[in-house]
Amino acid sequence: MTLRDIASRAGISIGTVDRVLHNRGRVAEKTRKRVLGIIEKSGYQGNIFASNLANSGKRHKFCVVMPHLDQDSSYWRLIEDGLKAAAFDLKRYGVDIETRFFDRYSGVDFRRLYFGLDGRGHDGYFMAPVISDAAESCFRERPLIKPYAFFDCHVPGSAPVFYIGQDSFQGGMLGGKMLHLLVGDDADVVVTRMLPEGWHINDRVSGFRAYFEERPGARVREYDVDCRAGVKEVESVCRRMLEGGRVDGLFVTNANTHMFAYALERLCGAGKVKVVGYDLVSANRFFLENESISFVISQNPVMQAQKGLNLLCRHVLMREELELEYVVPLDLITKENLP
Amino acid sequence: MTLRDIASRAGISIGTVDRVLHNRGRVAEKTRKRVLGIIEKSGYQGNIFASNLANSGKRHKFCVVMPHLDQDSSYWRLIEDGLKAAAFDLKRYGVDIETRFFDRYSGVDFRRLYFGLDGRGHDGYFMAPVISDAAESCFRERPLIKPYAFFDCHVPGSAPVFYIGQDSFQGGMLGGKMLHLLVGDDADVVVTRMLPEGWHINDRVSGFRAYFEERPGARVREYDVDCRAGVKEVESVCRRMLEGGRVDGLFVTNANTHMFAYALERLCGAGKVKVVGYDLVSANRFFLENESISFVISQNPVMQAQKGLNLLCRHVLMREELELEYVVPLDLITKENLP
DNA sequence: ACCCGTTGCGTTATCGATAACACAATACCG
DNA sequence: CGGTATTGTGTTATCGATAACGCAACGGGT
Repeated sequence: MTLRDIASRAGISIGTVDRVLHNRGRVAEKTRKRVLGIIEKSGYQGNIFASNLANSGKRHKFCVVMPHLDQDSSYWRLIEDGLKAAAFDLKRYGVDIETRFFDRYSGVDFRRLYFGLDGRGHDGYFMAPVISDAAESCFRERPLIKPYAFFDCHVPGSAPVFYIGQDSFQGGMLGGKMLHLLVGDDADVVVTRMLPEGWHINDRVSGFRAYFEERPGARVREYDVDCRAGVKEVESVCRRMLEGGRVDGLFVTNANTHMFAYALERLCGAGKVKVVGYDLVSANRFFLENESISFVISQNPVMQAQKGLNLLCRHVLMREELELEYVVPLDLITKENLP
Repeated sequence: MTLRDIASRAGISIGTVDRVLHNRGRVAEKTRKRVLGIIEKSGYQGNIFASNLANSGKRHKFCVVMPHLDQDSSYWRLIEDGLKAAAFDLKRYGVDIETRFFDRYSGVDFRRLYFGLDGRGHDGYFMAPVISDAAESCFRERPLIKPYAFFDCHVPGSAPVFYIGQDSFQGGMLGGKMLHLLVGDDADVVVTRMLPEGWHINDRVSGFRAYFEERPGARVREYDVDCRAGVKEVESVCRRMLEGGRVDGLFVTNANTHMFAYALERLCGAGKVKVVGYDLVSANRFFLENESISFVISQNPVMQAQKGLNLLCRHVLMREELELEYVVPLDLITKENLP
C-alpha cells in the first residue's frame, strides 16, 4: 500500500492524498472523506523510510518537562539518564530533546512553565506533572496542542498519548511485605507520609497499610514528614518516632530514604531499625551497600524515561499506534542485586 | 555526510563508493583504499532511511535458535513472548523472524540444527547456545558466516555481535539472601544442582554458597537433580532431602521450582519449607500466588529476547554500533509485585 | 590485426513521501 | 462585467542509497 495506490483507488493524484494526510487544506470535503475512507479500509501505514528521507534536513524537537534535577534526592537525575540514552538513540532520526525544569513545590512555577509552551517550537511534550492540582488546572484551562505523554504520574481529565509509570499501591504492599520479612510477625513498624501530599505517596501508604491489615501481629504507626526537610528535620522526626514507642522497621515512601537511614544510624546504631524505601538514587545506593537500608523499591526511572520518550517520538515520527498506559515493573533492589 | 560527499572528496562517482561499501568488486585496489580512508576519517554513517527505501521490497530474515518451547518448564515460552513483540515491531522494517528449535538435552540435535544453518537464507542469527560443549565445538569447527548474537548464555571462543543475559553468580547471592531472610540465622538450607551441568546452574550454586559462607549460622546442603525429572522424581529427591536432616529453606536453581513447591506441599505441608527459585513461568506464578514459593528470581526473559532481537536487527539493518555485552537486571518477584 | 573477456568507473532509474509550483475553475467585489 | 482572490487538483523536483546498465581501456589468444 503506497500513496500512489491510495490515489489511484480514489481516482485522484498523490498530491491531493498527501494534502489530506497532512491537513494541508485545499481539498474538497467530499474528496477528503473518500480518501480517509480508503486509508481507513486499506490500513495504509505509510513508509517511514520514504517519509523521513523526504523530510531530511528537517529536525524534530521534543520538550521534556520535569522537576529540577536535584529535587527529591536527585531522583530526577535518574530520569535524566534515561532521557539522555533516548536522546542519543533518537539523534539519528533527526530528533532533538530540550528539557525544561520547574520547582516541584511551586504550582506557580509550574503554571509559568506550562503556559510558556506555545507548541510552535515543539513536536511533542513528555511531562512529569507531579504537582497534581496545578497540572490539572493547567490542562483544564488550556490543553497542549501538540501530542504529549505523561511519566511518573497522570493528570485526570487530560488526554495524553499515553502514560508510563508505576503502580504505587502495589509498591506499598511490596514494601510492607519486605519489612514484614525483616522484622517478623510481632513488630512495630512505621510508615512516613511525605508532604505536600501527592497521589503516589498516599497510594504507597495505603498499599503498605493494606498489607499489614491482614497481619494483625504488627502495629503500624504513621508520621508526617515534609519532603523539603533536610537531614536535621528528618533526625528530629526519627527522634520523635523512637520516643513514641518501639520501632522495628521503617518504610520511607520516597527517595529521601537515605536521610532516615543516616538519622537512625546516629540515633540508635546501624541495623537496629530495618529500613525499606524507595528509588535507587546514589545516596540510597550507599546505604544499601552498608546495609543500613535493607531494600529499595525502584520504579526503574531510567527505563521509564528512555522507553517513554522513545515511544512518544515513534508515535509522532513513525505514527506508531501505542497503548494508553505502560505500567513499569517494580524492581526490588538489595545489596545483592545492585546494578 | 552523504555518499555524494564521499565521492567528491575521493574524486570519483557515487557508484564506485557504493561498490566499495558493499564489496561488489570492480574497484581498483588503490581507489578502494582511498575511499575506505575517507569513510573512516569522516565517520560516514549512511542514511538509514535512504538505504531502506532503496531496498524496499527486499525483506530481511533473521533466525532464532533456541530449545523447544516446553522444555525448562516452558521457560522458553517467555522468551518467545519477547521475540513476538520484537517481530511485531520489526515487521514494518521488512524483517521476518524464523524460529528453529532444538532438544535442550541433545548435543546431536543441536549440531544437526547448527550445521543446517547455511547462512544463505538468513541475515543474522539470535541464539541461545544452552548446550555449552556442543555449541563450543560447533563454533570451533565452522563459525557462522552471518552476524550472530547470543542470549541466555555465551560460547567462549566465538565472536558474536553481542551477548545479552544475566549475571548468574549474583542471582545465586540474591537467592541466598532472600532465603536467609525467610529462615533466619540459625537454619538448614538446601540448594539443588541441576544436571546436566550448565554454567548458569553452577554459577547460581556458587553465588548461593558464597552468600552463606559469610554467615556461618546456616548449614548448606546440596542435592543433584536431573533437569528432565518429572514430578515423581522431584518428589523422591525432596523425600531424601527431608530424611537427610532438618530443612528450613530450599533454593531451586532453575525454572522447575514449582515442582519442588508442589512436592513439599504434599510431603510436609505448605509453608513449612521456604522456597526461593527461578523464573516467572506460569506454574511458578501459581505457587507464588499461594505463597508456596516465596520468591522467584527472574532474568526478565521477555525483555531479554525483545531487546536482543531488536538490537541485532538494528545492528544489521541500520549498522548501529553496539556494546559487546548487555547484562539484564535481576528481578525479584514475590506475590506482591507479580506483574 | 581482430575478437572477446575482464576490469574500472560513470550514469541513471528506482524506492515512496513531501511540498513547492502551476493552472484551471469558481467565488467575490466594486 | 472585469478583475482579483480563493479553492481544488495535478505535476514534478527532491531526499540519499542502490544496483543495473553502458562504455571505455586494456590483456590475451588466434
